[in-house]
Amino acid sequence: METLRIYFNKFIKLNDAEWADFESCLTKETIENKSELLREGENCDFIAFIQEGIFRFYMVKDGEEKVIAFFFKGEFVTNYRSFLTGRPSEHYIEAMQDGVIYKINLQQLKGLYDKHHAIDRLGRLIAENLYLVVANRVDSFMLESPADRYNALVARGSVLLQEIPQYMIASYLGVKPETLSRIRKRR
Amino acid sequence: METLRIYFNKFIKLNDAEWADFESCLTKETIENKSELLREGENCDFIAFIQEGIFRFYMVKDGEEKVIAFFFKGEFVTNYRSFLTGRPSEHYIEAMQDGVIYKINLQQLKGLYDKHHAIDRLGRLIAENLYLVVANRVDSFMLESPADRYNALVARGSVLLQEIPQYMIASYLGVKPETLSRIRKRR
DNA sequence: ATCATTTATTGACTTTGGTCAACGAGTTTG
DNA sequence: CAAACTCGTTGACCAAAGTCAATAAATGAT
Repeated sequence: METLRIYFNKFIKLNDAEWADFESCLTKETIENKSELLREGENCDFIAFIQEGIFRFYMVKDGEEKVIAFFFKGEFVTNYRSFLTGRPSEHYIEAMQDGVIYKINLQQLKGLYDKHHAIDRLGRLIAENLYLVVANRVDSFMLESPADRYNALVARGSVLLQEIPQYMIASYLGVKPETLSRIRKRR
Repeated sequence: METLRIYFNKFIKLNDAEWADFESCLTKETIENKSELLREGENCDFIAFIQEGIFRFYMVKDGEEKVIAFFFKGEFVTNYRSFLTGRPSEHYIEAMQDGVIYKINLQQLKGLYDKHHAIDRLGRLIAENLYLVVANRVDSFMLESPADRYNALVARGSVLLQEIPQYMIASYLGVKPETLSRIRKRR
C-alpha cells in the first residue's frame, strides 16, 4: 500500500520496520453508502483513515439529527472522544457514499505506541491535527453569524457544497434548513 | 519541585532521568494580575502549567472582547493553535489574578520529544486532553441554548461563577451581558 | 468615607432565527 | 407512467437575543 504510506508521510515518515508494524494493524474495509460506522451507545474503539468516501458525524437531540462534522478522503474518521475516554458514543457516524477506509484498533494502537516512539508521535500529531479542526470550529461559532459561516464555506469553495444536501449543511452551520435557504437568497 | 511532578503524574509517570530533563526546561514565572501572557500578533512559543492563578483567552472582534476560554490552576495555558502552527496569535491571554506558572518553550519541548519517548507521549496526552475540552465546547454550542449552557455551569458548581465577572461569563457563553442578566432572572 | 468608575439590571424596541404550513421540483418506487 | 417521498423554497407569524438608554449596585481610589 504505497499510496497509503504517502498519506501518512504528511504526518511523519515512518521507517520500514515501523511502517510494517503499523500497516499490519490496519484493516481495510469497504463501506457502502448509508451504512453506519458507529452508533450511539457503542464504544468507538477505532480510528479510520479515509481512502475514499464522505462520512457524517451526528447526534440525535430531541428527535432531531444534529450534524457536528463531516469527514472526507485523506482525513481520519472516529468518535475521538469516545476513543480517548472509553465512554460510549453519543454520536453516530454514517457513510454518505460508498467508500474505503483503513481502521486501526485502540488496543493495537496502544501496543504500537509502546513499541515505537515514532508511532506515539504519529498519535500526537493526529491529536494535534484534530485539535486544530475543532478549535477553529469553536471560533467560528463564537465569532461569526450563520451567514458568515456559510459565506466562509462558499469563499473557500468547500467540497461540502457539492456533496452534501443542504439541510445537513444547515445543521452543520447550526441553523434550520429554512434559515439557510434564506441566507442563500440574500446573497 | 515534588508537587509539580505529582501534577504531571496524572498524565504520565516520568522516570527520574526524564523528569530531570523535563524540569530543567521549565521556567517558573510569577504573574501579576492583569498582565498579558500573550498579545495578538505574537507567536505563542510556550505551553505553561498553571500552579496558581486564572487566565482568560480572548480575542478582539469589531472592537469587542470575545472570551473563548478560561484556564485554571492545574491546567495548561497557551494559544495551542499558534503554538502548533507557528502562526501569529489572533488571541490575547491575560491574567485575572496574581499567579505562578511553569513555562516550557517550543524549541526545548521539541528537543525533549526527540530525546524521550515518554515526553513525546506526554505531548500526545496533553493534545488529547485539550482536544476533549474544545470538543465538548463545540457540542455545547451546537446543542444547547445559552440558558442551557449557563445552567450547566451552575449545575456543576463551576469555579467560573465565583471568580469571573458576569460580563466575561456572558461572552464565554456567547451572549451579551444583558442577556445573561435576563437568563439569571428567569431561573 | 466619599467620589469615580465599572459592572449589573431593567425597559422599550429591533433584528434574527425558529415554527408551521403550503407548494413545487426532483427522485424513487410500485 | 403515476403516486409517494424528499428536499428546497417561500410566506406569515412567533420567540429569543441584540441594541440602546437609563439607572442601580458594587468596586476601587483618593
